[in-house]
Amino acid sequence: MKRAIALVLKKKTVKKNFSIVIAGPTAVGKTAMAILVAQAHKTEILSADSRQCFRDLSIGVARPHEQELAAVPHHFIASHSILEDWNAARYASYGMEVLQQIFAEHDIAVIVGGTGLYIKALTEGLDDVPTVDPAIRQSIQLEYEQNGMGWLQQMVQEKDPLYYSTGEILNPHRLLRALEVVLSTGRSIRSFQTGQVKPRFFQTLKIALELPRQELVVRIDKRVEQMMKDGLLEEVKSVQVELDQKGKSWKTITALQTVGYKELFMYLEGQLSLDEAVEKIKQHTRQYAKRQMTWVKKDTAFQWFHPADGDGVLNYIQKQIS
RNA sequence: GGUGCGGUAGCUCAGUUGGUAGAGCAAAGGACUGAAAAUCCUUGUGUCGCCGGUUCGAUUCCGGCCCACACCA
Repeated sequence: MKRAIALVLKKKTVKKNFSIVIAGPTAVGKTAMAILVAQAHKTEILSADSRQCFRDLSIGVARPHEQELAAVPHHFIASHSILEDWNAARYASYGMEVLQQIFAEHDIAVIVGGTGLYIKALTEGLDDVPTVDPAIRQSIQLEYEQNGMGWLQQMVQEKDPLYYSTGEILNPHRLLRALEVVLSTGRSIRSFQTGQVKPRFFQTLKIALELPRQELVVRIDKRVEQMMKDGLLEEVKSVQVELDQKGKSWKTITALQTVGYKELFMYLEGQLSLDEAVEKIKQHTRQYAKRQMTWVKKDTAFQWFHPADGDGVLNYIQKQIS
């Protein structure tokens, strides 16, 4: 008897703190799907996109349009300056706070974005590595710029032989990180890397969107053309003006190492013709989409849908939360 | 019409003092723990422009032809 009552109650109760992740390659249609899902559940969206969070980047990062942003409350969209240093760890803690806020008023939250590492950091956590002294980081960066890879490799070999023998010694980003960690903590970065999944106060349901490759390529090409018509070049120029005023170069700003921006900066510097730059943007977007697919394909928790199959997605979510 | 330079991987080119060839980019696949739209890894058979000659053997030397570019007429 008690059991029967419990079952009835369970049917009526919707799960609490349930996050729905929507991922997939760029230009597949994530934004529209996220809005559909968020509206169906009268909730809010947390973006998991490492570039849409910047105020100065709009057209080139395919920021959702004004109407879309007005339709559903969005977080981590146009919320930060390109001069701020963002990274996956910072995103994870920022995102946790946002989710706490959303879950205070809603049972469900929608997380949408194409940055695989950000999604992973948010839903599974990163290993705890002590904060690196910014001065150490800066001096390493400077020395690397002056002395190059040979120096970097030699330093890592000397200071962190464990990483040197097990890590990617041709990958400057990884070497830089290994070196900054060992110089600030005295310990190998390997000693902090447990790879354990962190407990979270919410559950996660993963949805991936996919289109046949040819269709995606066509969509990417069209979208790049549209971005140019919408004034991407003007957007890049105005970023340039702002940087000039501050005496900074796009080359040193992480947020501007972005497809659609770096190619046009190169055009402005005379390294590419405009046509070449646009071709490169298309090409690099295709490559980016492929890398995103690699990330999503690897995570078998994702359930795959066609971007036009809104009903399928809503039904799937309904089944999972009730 | 003449002279010069060239025709090698989808593109840009390197190379073979004659033993059938290799880089970058592209493409395909993969990795990814504080730069992640970043960064890195793996994968290279292509009538070496065409036809002949010399040679055991030619993409490499010789001759002819075709094509492209530049200059001269």
